Amino acid sequence: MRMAELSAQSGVPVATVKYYLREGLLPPGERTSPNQARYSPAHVQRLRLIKALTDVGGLPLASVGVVLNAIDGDETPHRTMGVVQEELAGPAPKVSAEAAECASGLLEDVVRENGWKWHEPGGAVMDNLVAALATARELGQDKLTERLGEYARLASRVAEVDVGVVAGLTSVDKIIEAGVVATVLGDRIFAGLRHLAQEQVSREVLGGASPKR
Amino acid sequence: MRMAELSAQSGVPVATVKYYLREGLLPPGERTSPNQARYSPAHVQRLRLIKALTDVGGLPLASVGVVLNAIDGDETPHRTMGVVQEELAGPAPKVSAEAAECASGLLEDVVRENGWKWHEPGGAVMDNLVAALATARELGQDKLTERLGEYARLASRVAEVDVGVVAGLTSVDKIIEAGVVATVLGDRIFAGLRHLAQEQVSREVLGGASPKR
DNA sequence: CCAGAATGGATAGTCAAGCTCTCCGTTATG
DNA sequence: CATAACGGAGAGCTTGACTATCCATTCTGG
Repeated sequence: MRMAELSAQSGVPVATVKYYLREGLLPPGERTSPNQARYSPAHVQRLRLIKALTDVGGLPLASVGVVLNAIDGDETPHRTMGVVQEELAGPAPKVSAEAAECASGLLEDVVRENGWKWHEPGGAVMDNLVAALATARELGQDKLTERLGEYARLASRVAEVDVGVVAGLTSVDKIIEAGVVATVLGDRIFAGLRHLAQEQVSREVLGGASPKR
Repeated sequence: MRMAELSAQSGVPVATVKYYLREGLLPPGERTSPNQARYSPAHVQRLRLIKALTDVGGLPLASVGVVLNAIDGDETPHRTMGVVQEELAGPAPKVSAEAAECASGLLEDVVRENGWKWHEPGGAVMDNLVAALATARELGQDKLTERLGEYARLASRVAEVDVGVVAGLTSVDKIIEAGVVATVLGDRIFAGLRHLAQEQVSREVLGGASPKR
């Protein structure tokens, strides 16, 4: 297929497809003559993936590029997923050293209790988590950090379900793609479900609570 | 205190504090003379909250403004939390009508099973969830949507813990603030924990899996 | 076969968000 | 009273993600 159809099938405007080509997010089509190219269904799929990562996952295009390179690279699935997690987490906001220290301690306990591997700070996932916990304390919400253990237990359970999503796939490529999608969309889906559930319990617990004034 | 100290205590540059004042995110200080003002610890707290919502929660400043207005407004806590959820979800990406229809059906079952309240599409929370599910199907990842029920059960459990975080607070203001922080930071914290747990199971399940080539 | 539409490629322009910088007249302070 | 800080307002800057315009080539329908 050519540009117009690629655009139509993926729902991405022609000008934007050209932009993605320039940025190296979409591999060039196969040349049919010095200045004409032909695109494959794989290009359509790739565009759909880019849309999912940006629109639903909220990733900046630069991160999408890194993720796509990781997918196309020849690392192990485990390492590839690591890259995806780093990009999804993004750069961590910086917090005061003391608050980070304290949050780090809390986190270490939880990690040990669950038998997870302890990562020295430096990874984006870890740093973001520490920053979020430190921020909660700075705002005086210690209740939130006190429940960390309970959240961690449930996170373990969620991760077990996540494994079920990729388990049973045979090709390494399939596993990686499924893993990426599950990681990126999974966060959004779970957050949405949590919000629906919160709405429910919020109505039960403080549904009729009076306004302030 | 005056500008310089407000800036120092909150960690927000003076120019940025002025900008927030202009944008109405920060209420003006108390006038001491026609063109001098005095700020209170409440201003410091407010700035910290703004930082948390933008840096950790990833909210655009416009949404922060809406959330702050909701906090200051005199609606019930339940309604206020609804506003926060809407802003946190943000505008939903648009997906094809058929995919949305299908995702909506899946979601309806899950909502009924859990005894949640069904919201007609139109709310940002619902629309985002539908869009994420629809996107998963468009990418050919049906496994993810098949597990929706399991995720929903766990989301319920998480929401129950969330209630524990705000339960026991007496003042309505405290409940609202805690609710906002728990909603915004809670998503980030849980996502981080989930990633750590995924890392763990990923290592167990496909830790030694071979690269593609 | 040829007129007109489409293609690929490159460059420049646009738009919003979120600051950041510079002035300026006023006010506090050692 | 000299000088530093303040508040307020406007313009300017940077990044990200497109979008628009050209242009020389290539495809396509009558």
